[in-house]
Amino acid sequence: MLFANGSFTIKMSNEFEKQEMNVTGEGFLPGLAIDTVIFGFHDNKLKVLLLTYKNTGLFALPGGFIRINEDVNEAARRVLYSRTGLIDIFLDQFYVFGDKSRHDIAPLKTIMQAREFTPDDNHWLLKRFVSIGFYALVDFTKAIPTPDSISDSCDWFELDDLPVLMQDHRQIIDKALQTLQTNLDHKLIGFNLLSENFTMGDLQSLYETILNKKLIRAAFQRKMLSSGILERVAKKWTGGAHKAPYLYRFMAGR
Amino acid sequence: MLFANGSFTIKMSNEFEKQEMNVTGEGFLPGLAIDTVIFGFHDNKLKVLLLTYKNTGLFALPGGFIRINEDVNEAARRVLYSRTGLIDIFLDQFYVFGDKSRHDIAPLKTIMQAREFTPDDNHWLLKRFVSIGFYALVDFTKAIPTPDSISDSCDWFELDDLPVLMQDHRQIIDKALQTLQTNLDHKLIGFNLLSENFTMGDLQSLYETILNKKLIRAAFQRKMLSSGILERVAKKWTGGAHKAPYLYRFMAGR
DNA sequence: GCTTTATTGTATCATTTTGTTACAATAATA
DNA sequence: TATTATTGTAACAAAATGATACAATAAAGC
Repeated sequence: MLFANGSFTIKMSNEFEKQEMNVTGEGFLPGLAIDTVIFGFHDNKLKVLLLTYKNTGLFALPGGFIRINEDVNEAARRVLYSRTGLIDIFLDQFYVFGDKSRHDIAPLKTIMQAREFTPDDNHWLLKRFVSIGFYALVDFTKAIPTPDSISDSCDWFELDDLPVLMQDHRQIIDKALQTLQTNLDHKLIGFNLLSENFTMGDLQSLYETILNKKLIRAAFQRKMLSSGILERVAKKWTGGAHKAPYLYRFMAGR
Repeated sequence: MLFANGSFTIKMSNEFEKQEMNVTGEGFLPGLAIDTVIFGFHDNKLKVLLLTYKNTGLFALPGGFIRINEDVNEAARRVLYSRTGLIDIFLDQFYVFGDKSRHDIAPLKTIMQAREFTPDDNHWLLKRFVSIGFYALVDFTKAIPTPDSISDSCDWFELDDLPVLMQDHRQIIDKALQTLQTNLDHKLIGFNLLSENFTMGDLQSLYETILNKKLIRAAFQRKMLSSGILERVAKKWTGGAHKAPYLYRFMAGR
């Protein structure tokens, strides 16, 4: 979770300060948050976007709240857009995290106090939140990681080298990965993590990384080609001491 | 959604009357509801449990709210228990229904007014709700449909002969069925809809009904037996002019 | 009782899909 | 020009699935 987007300006009245002063959470659905696991792929590694909060050393998933006049899915798109600048991206709900045990105000207080704000104990941000988990698949090269108004950075972290995360965010990521793994074949969503054009090798490396196992090259290629969702682009790639592979792209018409 | 369980007594202070009087929704997470699609299987038909509300002719999914001191998943189990008397049943989240357009106070007002209660316009029940959809698979013969305190009946309805439902409950059922179809093979959850012991024919009929297509008998049997999750019970069934089939049951140890 | 009937469990073979190996094509490099 | 590594695909093997067949048998009909 943590702090809806902001118009990301430097002036005082940014989104978060509005939220801090907004003691009752006016304008947002109460007790409901969104957490977004944004996956990227680079150097044969799966990555996720994390925020770091000023002066606290705390790491968290990008998240936000739902406006009174906004669909839940819209809110998730807004969060995704505000952290990456991307629209029209694969984004899906995967689980609701609603255990009462996840209510832990300590990290929030730390963040607020680092900003020299001491909230009242019944400030809305300190109440129990149920969070709707979304996962997104983005083109690593297109996303522009953008911190929100109270975090000093928004960066990619390797999935197998994550820092300790706030609250239950680690479990949220684990569950998102699990969902990605089970949906990868069934929904054929992998190419959402690649650039528009990619080689068969790129695609296979991606699959192997996500599923964490080796795949058979000939069989993989045959399966992908016969799936009918790939289109061979006329141009070829160049850059290695070997036969040039074709470039493929996802066929929209399906 | 609609009105958490109740201790289901006849005395005045039942759960719903508490909720009616409870203008601010004290004790519940605000704006969050649970809707449960409870599937049963009987006479080769898929069924769902629906509530009818007194004097209104309105039909709705069993649902409820989440208590301040309760996990979301716990709340769903409580709802399932209070409508069926069943515990330890297959129950899973499948989607969050959070469009602002689903906010429609007309049916709720109708229900309340049928009970001669005229709510204030900012009564908590008339506010926008986001609903977490759960689906459950129950043994039709074991469930005891129990209406909540403001509905006059809780009954099984055939999935292909549903009445017009309140709000977006029809879409919720459709999405639940879709989820069931895609998870049926992968998670091998079908037998949750049958009695403890069942024949291979029972299981195949169930699959055919859910997937809405014919399956090849020999292949189905081979696949189920090789899956390793079925245990052949020594006893045999009787009752038809033909060879007696074996009875099977789900093997817990897996 | 004996035959008829329908359904079950499984074997057999055909077909399709997937795993494995091999090899020609080829773009950079030496 | 030869060498190298990787690609695309063919060819065959193995496994999974589809289709057909048939013996076993529990009840019903006669």
